Amino acid sequence: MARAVKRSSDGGDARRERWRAHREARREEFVDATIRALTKHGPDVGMDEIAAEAGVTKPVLYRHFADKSDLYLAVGQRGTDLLMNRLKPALVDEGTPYERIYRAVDSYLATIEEFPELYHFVVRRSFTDKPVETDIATEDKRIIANTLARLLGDYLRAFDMDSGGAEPWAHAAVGMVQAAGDWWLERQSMTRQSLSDYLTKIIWFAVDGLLRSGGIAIDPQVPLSLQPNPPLRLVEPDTQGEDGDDRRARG
Amino acid sequence: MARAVKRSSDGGDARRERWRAHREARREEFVDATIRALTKHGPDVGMDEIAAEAGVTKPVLYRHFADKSDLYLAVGQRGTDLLMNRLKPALVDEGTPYERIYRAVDSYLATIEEFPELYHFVVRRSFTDKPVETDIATEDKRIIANTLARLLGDYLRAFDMDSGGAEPWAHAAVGMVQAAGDWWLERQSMTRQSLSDYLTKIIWFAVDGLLRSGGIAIDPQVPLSLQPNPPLRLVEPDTQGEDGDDRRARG
DNA sequence: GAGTTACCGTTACTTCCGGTAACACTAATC
DNA sequence: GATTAGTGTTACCGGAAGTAACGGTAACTC
Repeated sequence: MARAVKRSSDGGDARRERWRAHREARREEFVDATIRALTKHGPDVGMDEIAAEAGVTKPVLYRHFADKSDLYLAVGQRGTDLLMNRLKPALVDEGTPYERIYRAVDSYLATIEEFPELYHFVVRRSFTDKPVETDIATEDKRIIANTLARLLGDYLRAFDMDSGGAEPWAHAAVGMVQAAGDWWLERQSMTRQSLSDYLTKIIWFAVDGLLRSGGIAIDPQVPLSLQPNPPLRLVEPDTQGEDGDDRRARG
Repeated sequence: MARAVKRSSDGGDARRERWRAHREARREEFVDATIRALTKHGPDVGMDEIAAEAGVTKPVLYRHFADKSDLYLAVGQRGTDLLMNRLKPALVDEGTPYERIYRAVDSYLATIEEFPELYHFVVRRSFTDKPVETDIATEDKRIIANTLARLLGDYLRAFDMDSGGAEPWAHAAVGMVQAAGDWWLERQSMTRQSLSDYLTKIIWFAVDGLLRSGGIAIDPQVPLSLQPNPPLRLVEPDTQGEDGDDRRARG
């Protein structure tokens, strides 16, 4: 694949960009169809059914996705984007500690409430024969937990406390919210607000206890002034290179 | 085929019991073979390979397990038993609140540390084509969380507090430990004891905060005298009947 | 307008694997 | 010897993932 382009000065690859954008759009279109097929036929959809839902036949699907897991990953990525776009402002925006925790928790719950099929598809890994190693939900949790760990670690260090507990703490918090959300989504025996409140309290208690054990006491109702540096970001620093294309239409 | 049994008074079905025990033993033998095959061939083992590992061919396997998910469930059950047998004493035995939390958390972590392949098999649901609806890990978490919810709810009610938060709290706690354990198992960057300590602290802070917000303050280093009634048990009240065999060796 | 590129789309196939049918043998009980 | 409840085999079925091979079309270059 190395430099197979004929390099016809610069006119030749004018198409390239167009095609690339087209492929991208087509993939998204298939992801949409997959989600539709998923809600229609349940989690055991076959590739034929997905293709039919998209109005094409199987080989077309396979031109855009290497195999079923690839499609699965793309569907998961859709969910990830959805969630991250909501979680990010909740975490980075200013406010009192209590508010920030609440916003984060509640925006998560709101997201899974709004897209329950997508959520279930991602967490129960129904579908996909082989992959295993690339699990969307685990990966997402890892990303969010890392972000939280940095956030909390910065605060702990700012208070001259041992920051070693930040990482397990972050993973614990993420797992906690996920598990509680899963339970809540299944049998909605309380309002979302109540659950968000409970979870926020629990998280706050844990943070507060951690700080108190280091001799620090802060007021959950007073905004913290500490600015994490460098600024917080949710995405992994993997797909860096040149990503000037992070502007995308969002319906 | 109705009433093909000759009902030879009562001597006839003396065999029955023997066969039943035999079948039971055979199933366990196959579960062992599955676990061996699993660690040998990775999570994508085929039924042929499992059968070969057990020294037989496929149809024999299918005499004892309805399908692949059935086998999967049996393997999962093995893990569940293992875990529950360790968790139960940790939860029911006496001690200070801190001790009890610590024991429960640490015995969980010890278990997954000792059987990492089994753990991974159960949580990443690699394997199994269709089932989905019967997920071991989720079920286990539900059972443990229900037990915890009852435990905490009893305490809350004993203190005349609102016990509505017990259930989400319990699911949150379970998810927390599981997520932290998962993270720890993957990259063991701290000792088990450290993690158990951190988690115990977090859980205790959450409990303490919950109680304090209700005006109650208890000392984590002083045993609680409240005896849950009826006595705590971890298993679901499904396979009841006659279970006189709850006396079991504990290594 | 011929050639090239990079898609669109189809039908018909292969492969793999979970699961089954059919058949033969053995040990215990009555 | 009949019956029951197992042991085990080889050879097959069926469904779904994935592929081969074929033909069509729009855009751009020369």
